[in-house]
Formats: sequence, structure tokens, C-alpha cells
Amino acid sequence: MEIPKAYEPKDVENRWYPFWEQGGYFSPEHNTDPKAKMFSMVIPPPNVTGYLHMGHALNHTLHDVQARWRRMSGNRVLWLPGTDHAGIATQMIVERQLAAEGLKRQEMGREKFLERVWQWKEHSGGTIQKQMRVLGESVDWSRERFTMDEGLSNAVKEVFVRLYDEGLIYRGERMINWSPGLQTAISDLEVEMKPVKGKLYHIAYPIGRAATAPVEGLAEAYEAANGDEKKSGLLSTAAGEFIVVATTRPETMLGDTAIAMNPEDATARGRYPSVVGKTTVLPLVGREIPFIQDEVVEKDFGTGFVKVTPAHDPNDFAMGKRHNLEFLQVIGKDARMTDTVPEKYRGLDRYEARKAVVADLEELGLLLKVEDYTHNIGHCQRSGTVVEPLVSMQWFMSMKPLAEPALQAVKDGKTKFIPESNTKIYCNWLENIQDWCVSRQLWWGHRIPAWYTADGQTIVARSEAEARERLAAKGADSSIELTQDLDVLDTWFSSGLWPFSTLGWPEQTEDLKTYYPTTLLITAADIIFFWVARMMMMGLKFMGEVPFRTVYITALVLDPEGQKMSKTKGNVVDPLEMFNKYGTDAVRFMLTAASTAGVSISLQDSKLENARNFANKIWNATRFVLLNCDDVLEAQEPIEWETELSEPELADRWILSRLNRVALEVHNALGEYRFHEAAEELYRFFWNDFCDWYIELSKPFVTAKESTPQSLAVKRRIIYVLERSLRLLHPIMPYITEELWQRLPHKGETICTSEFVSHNSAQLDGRAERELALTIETITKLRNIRSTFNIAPSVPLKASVVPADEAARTVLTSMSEHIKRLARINDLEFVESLGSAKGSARAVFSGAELAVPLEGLIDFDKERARLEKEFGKLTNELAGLEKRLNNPDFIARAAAEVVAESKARSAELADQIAKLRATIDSL
RNA sequence: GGGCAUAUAACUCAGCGGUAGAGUGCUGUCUUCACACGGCAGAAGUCACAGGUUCGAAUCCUGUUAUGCCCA
Repeated sequence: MEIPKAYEPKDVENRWYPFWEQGGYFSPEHNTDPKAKMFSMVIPPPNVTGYLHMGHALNHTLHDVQARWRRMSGNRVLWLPGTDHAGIATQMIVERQLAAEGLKRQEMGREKFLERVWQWKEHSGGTIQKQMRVLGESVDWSRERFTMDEGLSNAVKEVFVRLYDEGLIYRGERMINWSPGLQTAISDLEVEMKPVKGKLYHIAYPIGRAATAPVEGLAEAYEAANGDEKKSGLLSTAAGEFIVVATTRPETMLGDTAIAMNPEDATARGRYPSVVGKTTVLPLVGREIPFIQDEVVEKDFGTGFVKVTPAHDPNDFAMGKRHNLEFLQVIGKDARMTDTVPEKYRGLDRYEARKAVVADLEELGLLLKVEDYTHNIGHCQRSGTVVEPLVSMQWFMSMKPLAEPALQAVKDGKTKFIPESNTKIYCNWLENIQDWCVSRQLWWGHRIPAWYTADGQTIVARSEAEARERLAAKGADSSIELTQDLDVLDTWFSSGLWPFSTLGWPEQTEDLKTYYPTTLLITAADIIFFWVARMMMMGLKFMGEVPFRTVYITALVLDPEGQKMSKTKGNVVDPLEMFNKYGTDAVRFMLTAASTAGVSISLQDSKLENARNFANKIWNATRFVLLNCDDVLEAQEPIEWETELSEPELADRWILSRLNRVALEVHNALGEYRFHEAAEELYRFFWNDFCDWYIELSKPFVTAKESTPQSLAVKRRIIYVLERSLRLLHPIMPYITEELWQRLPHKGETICTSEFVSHNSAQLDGRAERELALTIETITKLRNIRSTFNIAPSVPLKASVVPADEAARTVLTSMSEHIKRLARINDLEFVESLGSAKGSARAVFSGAELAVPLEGLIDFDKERARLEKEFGKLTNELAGLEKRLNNPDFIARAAAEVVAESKARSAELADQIAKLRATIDSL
């Protein structure tokens, strides 16, 4: 049989995905067992025109590990794939393309523009799907969904209408975050707070009169009045009285409609009782505005006076509502000053206006102080522009009534977060939730199903026809002209319905009944609010049940230096390049092995190399078997554990026990989403147990020239263990395991639907594990002597062994041929005692004492030093144990087993120490 | 300002009440008929710091420091 010496992932990987896909193995219907347990997941839908990044690679790998493992364990698995229309992102891309052609969407018109977007979607969509196939993802492509599919669009309309009818969706003039860059409202979540170096301007407003002529010496007076400790916002000078406010946005003063202070400052004990009932006149504008008192004003911040611009600040907006202030919009949607401001500022950009206002205030002598000031400013996440808080007519979703059940469900444990710490993050957000602005002034997305009549009525309905029915039902003329709302819904509106809209809702489909609620959601922490929380709310609202039982939050994937990957830093790693370099299975293994809950993953080459080497090890172990077991492989029939041809010996019982133990541990680890543990157990088992010991112990039989019943039996056992190991590894490393499994005797068409090894406790054999450990230790000690004294492997050595007891003697005697071969000893004799250590190297351990005669070959000072070091180590350990055992509290309070263990270990150590001492002394 | 997470061998990370493990790297050695993407052997850590709880703390609690993330 031709088998390359090293694993070449490319040759193997291309072969299997089409085979799997055509075989329909990833469809839940492939499992026809009527009693099968259901396991379902929906994929977090990537942007339809996007491509796979490392975050996806991690996320999708973990999904696939779960899906493949559950499928092999007999579950009926649905893993539903799909993509998201990603309103803003996609529209931006297409607009940029248009700009390159000198076109604008506004000039094209809505319909033409949408045609262009669909074209772009057709053209560049599908990349993600191709990449998912490269990754080997076992999704059911027959159920693939897109958020703008007809069915999902119907779900969006249905939800909108129902929530509107219940009063949970409303239209209103409210303060929203306006993105001047995107020319749309955005939600609070889409605003990113970033520290920006700015200035804090201290401005004087005259009390009770206008300041038209320049005032002299006000700044100096302010400076003098506000020494180290004192802070006063009240200035009394020859020119009259002033109050002082500090602001980072002086241009907004043009829209001030009040000055606020804390009520305590208005009392006789406070700082500013004298202004109560008075007014101040806005400089530059001349508008007379009142003083108001409000609890939200912090006494200790600045002067204690705060300017109130209700139309351009969320806090001021709330104050404006409370105190019935006037709302003056002074900044427009284009971020330029409106016609509400004095003529000289109109049309100026907000930052130009700031300069102009500051210059004019300075001229009037009212600018008292300018300080450097770094503060957080909201930026539009997508466009990067500074968000302008504006009062605008938008659609909102009332969140409190929806959040309450979503909060309760998690508190009741109906949905669990892993790692658990995310629960608090989720709960805190829901407890402080604000209404959600769902309308977007975009074209790409789900158009808001609301129609308006010329006389200002609003009708929300699933279609225009239904809107007319609703009109008629109200007794109105249903044939009047209706215009549909121009806006679309926030993309996350449709994403929030994903777990049930993808299964057919609002139709009561079989899929919906069968697969909702889904079992597991795997996603990244950055969309807990955007997506997870909203799915919870919508799922509970419309399905009456949580959308998923468990939410696994993946780690962040970082660059090799532990830095977050970003395009601007240029440290983004393309997963496809990584698959090419190391092999897909290796990358998958690395990501799985690195997935410890809550700890971010940095992409070190060493980890990837290690994973690639592991794949190569699997390849070569199988290669060894394939090259040496022709006589067994010819039959090509599934192999069972061989006991007929020859009685299993210690090594066989040991590997069978280990196989079962690992199967159990992997099963438990994956069941509790401890991915790294599953990967590590498998790695250790395959490399250290199976390759390093079992294959080595089996070699004399496997490579024997002549077939004997015993050699056939050993070969059958090694194939048995190997084939099962591949099945255990398959969820993490699908390609290499399928490739090799197909070459071994097996049952079924594909490893994907083969049975995951379930552990058989009857095959766990603690005694065999202990006995083989003794054998391994004996071999290791002998090798250690050869290595320490630098004796070439070709030099024949003799060894004497004194087993610690009869049991050890039996084991070591039965394993003596293996010991001799693996430790390169030609003469191994069992004796009653070793006598003087003169002329030999020694080893003392719990199972035996060893002597290797090395007269003339070794430096005895070195041997003495080596043994003294060992002696020191053991003595230290014993001292610690004795200290513990001499403590009456320990004996009285520690668990009985622990005490017994300590005693046993202490006795064992004392024995070894005595023997070592005698050995050293006899040197 | 509030919250969360992390600090363990040179590096990257496991372990999370019974006196420390892995991978990489390092040292030595072996090209022995699966694998040098390998074998064998070895060296390497007062488990960030300070208190406390406990018979016993890397592990639990409190505080400090550092780093990262989230929210305002």
C-alpha cells in the first residue's frame, strides 16, 4: 500500500467534504431512530457578503465538534446555517462602489439601488459558505437561511405588527443617536464611547440682563474667586452679576433653554439661593432663560451650574421633559447649525460653529477659562463619526416588558451561560435597559410595515392590502392614498428572531416543533446584548420558551503577541492561510485545545506546529499499522476485541482500559463544554499511551515475519484500538480521521455517522493500569542510567532487579522480554538482594531496586551525586509528610483516606530512603 | 467612576483545598525497519504581593499591584 511518509492535509481535505455533503450525512433525517434525542443549534449568521475570520474559525470549530460528537452519539442533530443581510455594512460597501463610479444612491433611486445590492449579494455572497465547507462544518445546507428570505421577512413583519398592536412598538419624537456619517439613527449599542482630548470652556452668563458690550476683567475676577478650594459659579463685578457654566460643547449654548443647579444649592445653606427666581440671558443669542433645580445636577462638578440644551444631550433632554423646557434644535442631521440660531452661525459645521462661538464669547469677555479636558465621546461604531444626539421621529421598541421574562428565564436557570460570569453581564444590561430605536434611515433591510395617510394617520400592517383592511375596519375610506414608511429596521431586529424564524415561524412547522428550543448557542461575548439578549426576549415573547438551553461564550482570538487583531494594526490572521499552512484539522485541534472557558487564545506558531505534528503522528501510527498488518486487513471486516486467538496480555488489558477511560473522559468533557480537556485527553492517550507504549510493546508481534495466532491477535487488537481512537478524534479532526478510517476495517459508509466510542466500565482495569505503570517506570529507570552515563545504545548491558514484593515480581517477570527490548538490556536477572553498589549504577523506586553493572564505564562521583540528589528529594518529601502526620489535628480532622494515603506514602518513602542510603554508603 | 476576567517553568497555557503539569524552547543523545512534523533521557517554578480561613492554600476569603475586556 502506498502511503506518504508525512501527512499532506491538502491531498486529503479536498476529497471528503463533497462526499459528506452528497451523502446527506449532516441532515437530521439521516438519523432514522425514532427514539433519538434531539440536538439543535443555529449558527450565528455571518454577514452575507463577508468572509471567515479567526473568530468564526474558533466559533465554528466548537459548533462542529459538538455537532459531530452528538451525531456520532446517536442524537438527531440539526445544525442550521445561514447569513445575515447586515444592513449598514452591506449598504456602505455598495455605496462605496457607487462612489467609485461617480454615482450616489440618492440619484439612482431606491429601487435601482436595491437591485445593485442584490447583485452584489449574489456576486460576493457565498464566500462564507465555501469557507465553511473548507473548515469541514457539518451543517445541514438544505436548511440554509438568509435574513431577507421571504419566510424570515414575513416573520419580521409579523413580529412588528404584533408588537405594535400590543403597544410595545411605537413611533415618537425622542432623543436618538444620530450618525452624521451614515445619515441614520443608530441604537445605543452602536455607539462606542472613546476618550477624546478636548477643552472645557468656562462661560459667563449675565444675570437678568443681556451682555452686549464687552466686559472687562471678568476672567481675572473668576480666577481670583476660584482659588485652590473654593468653587463658585457666581461672579459679582462692577459690570453686574454673572453665573458661570463649564461645557465641552460651547456651540450647543445656542440651544440652551435653562440653567440647572442641584436643589440643595438653591437653599439658604447652599451656594446660590440668590439666583432663585431670576433669569439669565444667553450671550450671543439674547434669549432669556430660567434657573431650574434638578437632582441630577452634581453639586461637586464644575461650578454647580449646568447649561441645559434639551435637544442635544440625553440628560438635558430628560430635564427638559421634567421641567417643560423648550426644545430647540440648533444642529441638524447634516451636523450643521440650523436656522434656529442667530444668522451668523447658520449653516456652519458643528466644529466651525464651536470656534465661532468661542471667539465671539472671548470678544465679549465672557470666556473665562479654557482647560484641557479628556472625556468620553460617543462615536458611531460603523462610520467612526462623532454621534450627534438629536430629537427625531423614530420607531422604538419598549424593552422593559420584554426584558423582564428574559431576565427571569436566566435567573431561573432555563438558559445557562458558560462561562458563568457572563450571566451577570447579561443581567446587568437587561436590568438597565432602555427602549430600542429600531428604525434606520437606510434602504437595505426590512422595510418598516407602516403606512401613512395624507391626513397623518399611521397604519401598521403586514401588507398594504392589510393596511387598507385595517383602515376600513376603522370606518375610514380604504381607497385613499397610502405611503409606506421609508425606513428599514435595524438588522438585529431580524437577527433576534433567528432561532425560530429559520425554523419556519410564523408557520407552525414540523421543524419548529421539533428543534425549538435549540440546545446550544455558541457565540462571542461582543454580541451578548446585540443578539443573545434580543433572541431571548423575542423567543420568550413569541414562542413562550427560551431559544436555547445553553449559551457558550467563546474566547477572543488574539495575535501571537496577545494583541487584539485589527485591520488598522495590520495583525489580522486569515484562517484560510492558516489552514493551508498547517492543515485544517491541525487548526481545529489547536483551537479546541486552547478553548478554556473565559481565557483568550493567542495564535502562537508553536501551538499550531504542535497540532500539525499531532496530525502527523496520527498519520504515521496508522501508516505503521497499514504497512504491517496486511494479513488482518485483507479481510476488511469490522474488528472486535480479540480474545479467541490468544489471551490478552497486560499491555492489551492496559490499552483497552485506557481507551475506555479516555472515551468516558472525552464524553464528560464535551458534555460540559470543556473542549480543551477533551482535546488534551485524546492527545495524551494517542501519543503517550498508544504510540509511545502500546505500539512499541506490540512491535515484536506486529513486525514478526511469520503469522502466528498470537501475532494475528495482537494485530487485530491494535487495529481495534486505532479504529476507535480515530472515532474519538473525529469530532475535532474530521478529515484525517475519515481518510484513515476508510483505510481500516470499519462498519458503515462514513466515520461521521459511525458510533462514538461509549465507554464500557467492564473494560476499565485499574490493576492493569498500575501494573503497566510499574513496567514503564522500570524501563524508564534503566534508560535513565544509560542516558546519564552516556552509554551508546549499541553497548550491551546487564541488569539485576529486586522487585519490592511478590506482586511486582510477577509483573516484572512476565514483562521481562519487553523490558529487555525497550531498555536495551540483554541480561535481566531477578535476585533477592543487590549487595554492595560498588561497580554498578543503581535505581530505587517504589516498585523495585535496580542495579546495572558498569565497572569501568562510569564515574562514581557522578553516580554518588545523582543518588544523593534523589535521596535529598525523597527526604524532603518525607519530612513534609511526617510533619503532617505528627500533627494531631491532621489525624483528627483530615479525611480518613488522606491520612491513610499519607501513612502509606510515608512508609514507602522511608523504605526507599533506607535502601538508597544503604546503596550510597556501599559505593 | 462601576463591573468582570487574568497573574503558575524562558514563552504560551492546564490544574482550582492534600506540597506542581503540558506544549514550545533549552541540555544531552540516537538518523534502530510508522513518524527528525521523530525516539530516548534530563534541567528548569518561594504558583504576582500582603493578610486571613483551614489540620493543610497555587487552589477559598479580604486587600494591594499589574494587565486586558465590558459598561457609564
